[in-house]
Amino acid sequence: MDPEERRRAVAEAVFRVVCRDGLEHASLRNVAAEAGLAIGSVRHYFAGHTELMVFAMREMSARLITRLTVHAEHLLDPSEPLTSAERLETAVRMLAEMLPLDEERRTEAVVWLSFAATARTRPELRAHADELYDGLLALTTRILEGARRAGRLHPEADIALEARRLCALLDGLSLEAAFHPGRLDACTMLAVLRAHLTALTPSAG
Amino acid sequence: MDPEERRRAVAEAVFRVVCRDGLEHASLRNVAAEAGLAIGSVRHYFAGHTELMVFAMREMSARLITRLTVHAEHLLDPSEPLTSAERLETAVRMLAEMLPLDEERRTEAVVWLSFAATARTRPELRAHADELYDGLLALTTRILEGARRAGRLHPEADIALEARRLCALLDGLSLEAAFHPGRLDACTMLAVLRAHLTALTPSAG
DNA sequence: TCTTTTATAGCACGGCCATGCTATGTTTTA
DNA sequence: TAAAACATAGCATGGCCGTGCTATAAAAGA
Repeated sequence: MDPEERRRAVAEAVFRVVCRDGLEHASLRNVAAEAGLAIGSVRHYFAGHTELMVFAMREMSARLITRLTVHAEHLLDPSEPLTSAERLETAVRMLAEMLPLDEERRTEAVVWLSFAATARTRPELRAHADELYDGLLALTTRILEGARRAGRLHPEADIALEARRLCALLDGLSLEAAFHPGRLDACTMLAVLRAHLTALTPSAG
Repeated sequence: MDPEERRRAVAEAVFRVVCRDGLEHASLRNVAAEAGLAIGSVRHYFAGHTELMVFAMREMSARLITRLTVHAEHLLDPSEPLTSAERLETAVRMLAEMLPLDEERRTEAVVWLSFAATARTRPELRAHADELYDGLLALTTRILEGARRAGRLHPEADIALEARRLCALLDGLSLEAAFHPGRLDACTMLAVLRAHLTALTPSAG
């Protein structure tokens, strides 16, 4: 088996363990068992526990960024002009990629938040956590700037502030759906996001 | 020393350890050292590690609820009518109690989010986490209902949805300030909150 | 075919942990 | 003053952990 593929398979096992049992149980032993490998095999691909965690965190952020970028290209590509309704729908769909709307994305949100919480006191993870946060802020800023250019934003809106607000909303929805499972269904999350974006456009006022 | 006071002092030590080193380091040994006690002494007041964690989580939620309730009484007391500007200011101040605007409240946010993350996979903590979340949702709902009665809310606004949106915003701001220290200052958080509440009132449109 | 590299596996050590149990002061009560 | 209750302290056990190191098998290259 290809080494890189193997590493990714082990990272998948990390995700499953973190989601099911919590990050505190993602020991080399438990991850190896989850991956169906001996602990020695896992250590053949990763120098130690720290390297495994860093790789898994990288893998997760890469996954999120890839998904978001695909949608961002559709939304921000000026070659295919969109109607305002299409614009709103595309924006909702893109930002919804960040929300735990299905089991797969819920797992991602849980894992990501677990890593972010741990990164707070772990220097080797802090950079990645902050990086993704900055990326999210930059992305929402670009979306709002695009909306302004298309005349789909209140003229007096403060883009930097609104980007912060949109980020906080997305993070908050993810947090609640991840940490309080069952209290926030996909439908409600989408409705909240749609309401927020609609309130930002002038036609809604 | 009064037993209950001693228990609270130990809980304070838990908060310091969690904030400084992370919840995964809040062992009986580390907490005892932080509190300046022997491990046996801590165990005299708490049956075990689990009981200590549950008590600390209770203590933290009680602290948050107490602070919020004080402000809520001011805001929702119909005996002293407020001007619209006062209403907005009071609402901002009350909801700001939930935000990590200073070091004390940042500690609380960090500790609370750490507990909430852990509670996801720990039955004995889950109830407390969900309870506080429900309380926050109920509180924002009451505030929005009060605003509606005072004519300070768009008539067509969906209160249940807006309560969810406000909760998510507050949770998101707390999350970002707690997990990405230095990237979100108190001033910006307040500005975001104020912008959100202002956008909910009809005079702003 | 023989050798070298790669993959898989796991033992053994020392560290930190929770906890059962015991010991020693210290206060309160009789 | 004697005894009972409480507070403080810590030892000993057994468990999970990361990691250094070794062992065996498979594959690749000579």
